[in-house]
Amino acid sequence: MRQAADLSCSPSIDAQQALARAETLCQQRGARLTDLRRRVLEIIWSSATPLGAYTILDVLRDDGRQGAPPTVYRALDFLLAQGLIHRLASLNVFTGCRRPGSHHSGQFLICRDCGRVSELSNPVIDELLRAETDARGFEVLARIVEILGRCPDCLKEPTRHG
Amino acid sequence: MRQAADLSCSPSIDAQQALARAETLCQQRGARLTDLRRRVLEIIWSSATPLGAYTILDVLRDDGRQGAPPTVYRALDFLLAQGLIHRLASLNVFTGCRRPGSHHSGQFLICRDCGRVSELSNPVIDELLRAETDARGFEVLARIVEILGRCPDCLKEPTRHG
DNA sequence: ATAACAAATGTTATTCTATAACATAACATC
DNA sequence: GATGTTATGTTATAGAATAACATTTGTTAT
Ligand SMILES: [Zn+2]
Ligand SMILES: [Zn+2]
Ligand SMILES: [Zn+2]
Ligand SMILES: [Zn+2]
Repeated sequence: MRQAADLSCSPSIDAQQALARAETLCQQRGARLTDLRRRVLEIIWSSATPLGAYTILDVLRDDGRQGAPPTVYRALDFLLAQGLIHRLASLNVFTGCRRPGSHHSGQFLICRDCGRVSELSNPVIDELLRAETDARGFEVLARIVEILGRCPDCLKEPTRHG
Repeated sequence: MRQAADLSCSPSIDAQQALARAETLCQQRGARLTDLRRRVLEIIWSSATPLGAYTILDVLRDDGRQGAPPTVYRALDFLLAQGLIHRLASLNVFTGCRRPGSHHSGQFLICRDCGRVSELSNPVIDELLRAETDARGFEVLARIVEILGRCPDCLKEPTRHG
């Protein structure tokens, strides 16, 4: 059984802002934020935790829309290319970018217990990684920084995993 | 077709050292480095680039050994638990740890062109990530730092990917 | 308008990655 | 050697991603 995503009926304030922001950015770039792509972005933002591609697909089907895996993966590819979402490689899930507009790799704190994700943007970390790669003559194309652990909220509760 | 791993007939010097090191560590810990587990570790070290689980399975079958996915995944789980290998989440592959003995998450430079991987161990990066998580009251369980790009050797050659 | 072209989506099938569940074998301890 | 534990064998399935091709939609030029 797939994860039960916490999908509210209407997008949160953040989601509305993110969608508006996406509209603006795509318009500026001449990129087409189609109905499908916008809806996928909305689904992602409507969830408190990152979603897998097949969970998104389930929601699209609940919408009454036709669809198969390529449908959602193509939309995700577009959103990734536009820097509107990030993919978390350690979980195979997708989350909305809190700082779209400037393409970046992102740094993520992922809570093992509640699944929520915080996106960091620590330039010192970027700088340090750059120094390390520069010293080795390594050309960077993408950076993946994902930290798995337990968030402050979940630390307050009795541990669920030993 | 699966990737053609560069598997030499005999393990390289590094592989021999790694296997000897693994023997010692497991003996000290009372962990059982069985034939299967040792062979999987050897297969991983015998490749110039990280291997996927199913590539390892193919080699096991070439050995004449019976096996199915759980066979190799269980061996990989053991080797991961012992800190003898790392999993690269961005590629779903496994690579030998260059510094076993001290369990760590590792930091990796992955070449897009030749597939080879360098394992860093920059304590400043660890320290910086710790400071960031401490400031947020986030308890760290695992860190994933993977940098995708092009290694110095491949930069010398004409680019293959534009 | 409409023909021609490009971009986006629909559709079917397949590949790759990983685990669940249960059976058997090997190993250790008493 | 009986018992309990650990490791492996085996079958089936779940989960993630892409290939290949058809159709639709949008854009541009005539
Ligand atoms: Zn971001
Ligand atoms: Zn939490
Ligand atoms: Zn290591
Ligand atoms: Zn290279």
